[in-house]
Amino acid sequence: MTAKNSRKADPGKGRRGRRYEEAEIPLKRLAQARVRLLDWYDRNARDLPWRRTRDPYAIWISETMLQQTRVDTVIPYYTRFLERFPDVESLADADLEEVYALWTGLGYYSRARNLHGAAQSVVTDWSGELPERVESLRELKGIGRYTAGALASIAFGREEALVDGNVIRVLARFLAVREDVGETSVVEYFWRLASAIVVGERPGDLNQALMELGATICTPRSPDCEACPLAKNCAGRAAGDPAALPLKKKRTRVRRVEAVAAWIERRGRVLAVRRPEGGLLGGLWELPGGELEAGEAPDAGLHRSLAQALGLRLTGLENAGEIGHLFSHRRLRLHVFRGLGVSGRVRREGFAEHRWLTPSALAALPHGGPTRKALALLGVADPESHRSRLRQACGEIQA
DNA sequence: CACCCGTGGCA
DNA sequence: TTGCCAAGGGT
Repeated sequence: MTAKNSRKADPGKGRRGRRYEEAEIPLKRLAQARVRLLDWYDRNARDLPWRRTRDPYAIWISETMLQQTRVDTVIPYYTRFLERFPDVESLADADLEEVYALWTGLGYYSRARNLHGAAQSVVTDWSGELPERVESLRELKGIGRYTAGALASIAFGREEALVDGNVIRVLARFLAVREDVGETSVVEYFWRLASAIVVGERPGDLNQALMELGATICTPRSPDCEACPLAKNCAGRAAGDPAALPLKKKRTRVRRVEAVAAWIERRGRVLAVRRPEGGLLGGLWELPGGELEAGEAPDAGLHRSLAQALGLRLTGLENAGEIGHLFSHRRLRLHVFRGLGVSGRVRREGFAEHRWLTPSALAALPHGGPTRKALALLGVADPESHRSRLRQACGEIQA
């Protein structure tokens, strides 16, 4: 399977079992691109501070700072850092607090902590010299797959691949790879592509050329194809929509929500409330409760929401456990309680309806997944699920 | 694998 | 204003 004939309209649809482990690598096209990339890089590479040195330590600092951080932001931090810590020994000997101080404002502060610890490892385990092999580099704190490849190729001239957002974008467009780059197997395919294209002279420059092109020409929103050395053979451009690549599944950021619900019983009847029409689980019945506010403890949240929505006051509370439920757009954690005593008369606000019901009548009402799970947790039979119970009784394993 | 980690720039 | 994105790594 080539990248060209693998195109399809949407990422992630269909062919779910088909992976890129068997995908072919278009060696000839990569070889052509390789030459053009190096030639372009020789004439267009930006003059960046870390390109003026061959010191692996300095390059290591730059690669660490450049993780998820733009060049323009990094430059002043890089300069200050190397002035204060010109070599690995000075960094290893420093107080972590001082390293943090030089990192302030740059973000991702674990990078500073890991760098400090890794510098000490380099001094003690490697006689103060960074190892050259990616396997050894990756044992150092803060050096992952990308950074190991970057150091091996850029600092040590080894034919090691690297894949970052730029590389994925450039190669996805050049080869018109229309697969969801959010999938692990697709990213692995890009690592194979990157491993193929890096073989040859000047692997470090080749890797930097890929990234430089992605950062300056083949940009995410508006690629400047007129200025691109790969434009002539770019499949994404030929298809007319290079800016649409790489494809990424809309990861509708599932917000995590915590909520509480309570089994409130009075004289043998249990309180059920109906959600307002429209909105999440609109019109369905559930146990009274509500969403927790930020940092709010579950029991406190339950007292608050019952007071607000129903005007009720619980005089006793027993934790029954919690259930999880995944909606398309949010991840719910529901803390379930048993109210041991309740006082007050229902003054309903925020719910469409309420009823005091026998447990079986409550279980028979239409309700959503979270309530179904909560009732199961409480040991209440759910007539709606008798079919699944039958299947379980027949020995079927539920996924 | 999903989530978290910081900040600044951009449309 | 909001969401996306940027030379990722750790858990």
